[in-house]
Amino acid sequence: MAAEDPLITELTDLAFHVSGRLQQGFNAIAAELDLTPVQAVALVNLRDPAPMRDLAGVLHCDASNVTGIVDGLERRGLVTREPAPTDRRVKHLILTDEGHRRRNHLMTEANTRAEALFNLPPADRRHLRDLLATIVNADQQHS
Amino acid sequence: MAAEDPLITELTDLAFHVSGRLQQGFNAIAAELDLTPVQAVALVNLRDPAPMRDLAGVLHCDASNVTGIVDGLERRGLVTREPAPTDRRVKHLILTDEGHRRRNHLMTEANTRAEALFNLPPADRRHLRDLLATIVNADQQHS
DNA sequence: GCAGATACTTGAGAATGTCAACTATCGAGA
DNA sequence: TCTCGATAGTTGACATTCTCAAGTATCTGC
Repeated sequence: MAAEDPLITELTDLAFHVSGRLQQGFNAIAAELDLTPVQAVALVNLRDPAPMRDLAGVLHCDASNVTGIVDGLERRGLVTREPAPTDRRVKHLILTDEGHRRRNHLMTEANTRAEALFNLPPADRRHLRDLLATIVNADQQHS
Repeated sequence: MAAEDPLITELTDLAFHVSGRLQQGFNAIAAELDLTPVQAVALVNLRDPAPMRDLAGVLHCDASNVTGIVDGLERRGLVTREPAPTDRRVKHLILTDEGHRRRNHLMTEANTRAEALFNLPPADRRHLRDLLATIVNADQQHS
């Protein structure tokens, strides 16, 4: 069993720190908009007329979980469920005007916070992107 | 309100992808060892004779939460609570032999998986570390 | 038209987290 | 010394997020 590589440990800690800070910022914006974290994630990842099942796919969770999340968004008047004309089992999720507003607010605010966090010279930002993309692409090959 | 910077969005997505994969691997190892994810995090972040309050600090959570987590670890025979001699309010957490074993297993397995994920030439690994460290250090200055 | 697959909902229950209230103990100052 | 405010830990109530199993409605292929 190989001794632990301190560089790997360091990279792991740094990766968690960065993503933790991003998440923390996102959750704070969500709370300002009277959304639970998961509701906010769902709102951002919603493509306008899309079946609930698609959202379950994006969120990597069970369909029954999506029912509850969408209940919350519907209760707040941000989305509506519309039966799909082509398949009556399917319900399409449609953003209301207020839903679009909060979604835009969430995305622009999250972008502002992320920009402050990734506070590097443009060349370093691109280099960081390339290094992370290499890792992610190799990882997706494997899966 | 500035239009969104696609590079920032990309960096955000990549950071979540990497940390998500790390977490997923860690949780899988925890499950093999009959530990919930949070119990495993607690086990790894335990410094051997330390008050429960310290663990709450490391985990960034309420003290009442730590009570339940430690209950689980104690039930599994991995830690014991020992009253601190200097301050009878305090209980020190002590790892049992089995606690040490699972802790080591967790850390080495997590390191192995992380090493496979951060599959880059050594120079790139160090460069990635430096870029992330710059971000994290600047962030900690601000807080 | 029937059998099996699919979309969504419901209900039970686990894991994680917060907050408020309580007990026990500590430390500092009148 | 005694008392008051702070601190460590626990408990109980509750919110959030998640999974699984079961049920309903609908679709598709034979």
